[in-house]
Amino acid sequence: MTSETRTERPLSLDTGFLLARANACSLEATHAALEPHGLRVRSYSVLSLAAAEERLSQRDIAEYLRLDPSQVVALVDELQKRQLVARETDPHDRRAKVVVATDAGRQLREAASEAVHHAQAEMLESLRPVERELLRDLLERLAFQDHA
Amino acid sequence: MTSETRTERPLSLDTGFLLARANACSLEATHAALEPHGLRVRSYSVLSLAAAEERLSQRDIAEYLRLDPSQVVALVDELQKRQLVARETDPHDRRAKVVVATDAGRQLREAASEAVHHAQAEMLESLRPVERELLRDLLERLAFQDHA
DNA sequence: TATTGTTATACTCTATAACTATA
DNA sequence: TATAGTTATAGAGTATAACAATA
Repeated sequence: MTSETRTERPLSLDTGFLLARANACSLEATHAALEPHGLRVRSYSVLSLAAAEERLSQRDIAEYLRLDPSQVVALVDELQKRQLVARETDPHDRRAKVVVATDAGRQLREAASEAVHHAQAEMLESLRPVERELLRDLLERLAFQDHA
Repeated sequence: MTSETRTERPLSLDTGFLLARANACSLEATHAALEPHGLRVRSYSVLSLAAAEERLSQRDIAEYLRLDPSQVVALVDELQKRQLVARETDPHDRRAKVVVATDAGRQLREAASEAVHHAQAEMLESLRPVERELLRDLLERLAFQDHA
């Protein structure tokens, strides 16, 4: 056990670093896919949640996307200006505003989603199908941990 | 095959979204771990590469971290001001500047690395050891693809 | 008193173009 | 002419605090 035995731990073995780099690759591809649709990753995410059936409030959306509620305001503002989503006051809690996609919003989201998944399929094509599902499963467990 | 057969594809099944969310969790934990050491994720990454044996130039570092070369300038400036790294002109190409860690830089990197890996072990503790290695392997293949 | 959405502000990160020195 | 580093600048993303309406 000499003093040279210490672990060197290069960045390339660091899961956090790999996560960041893989995410950067993914973001780049996704932004390129969304650009023709006039969306960015964040506005696409908000639009997607607005098009879901759950009738999420801005607070819900903020938590789900790990954004500050004040950031969601600006994103919803922009989508609303483009008539892709609407704000509806929740009758059960009149403080909360449910964000719902309009028909135009749903249509755009559908087309954008197609483009996004095409880009991601390309990014993932070096993995075998089983590995893709495994990766998704592992990431989901990591991304939706309680403690974080 | 009715019109209702279309795939809904919620965000929660989107690998890109999960990658982004998991990365956000990781970044948060890593920043918290680095804060006592006076480093951010990006400066830590640059310092780590400067402490490696490869004698990387700023251009190499930019490519590895997927940063613009101009961003690396600012990061190295700051680390150099704190005497954690030094710029050395590459004798083989006098345009290039190799970034090397000082002794103080190496010491700081070692301590910071300890903190980072502790934080990440915590984040990954819900995965079994085999799954952690599998995740790292999959991410590495994704992060260091040629096409991107 | 606590929470939702909002506004305002400042800070970090990212992207781009132009310049210099070397090749 | 092409590349490494630098500078400057603008835009996107992030974090914080304070406030009004509602619970």
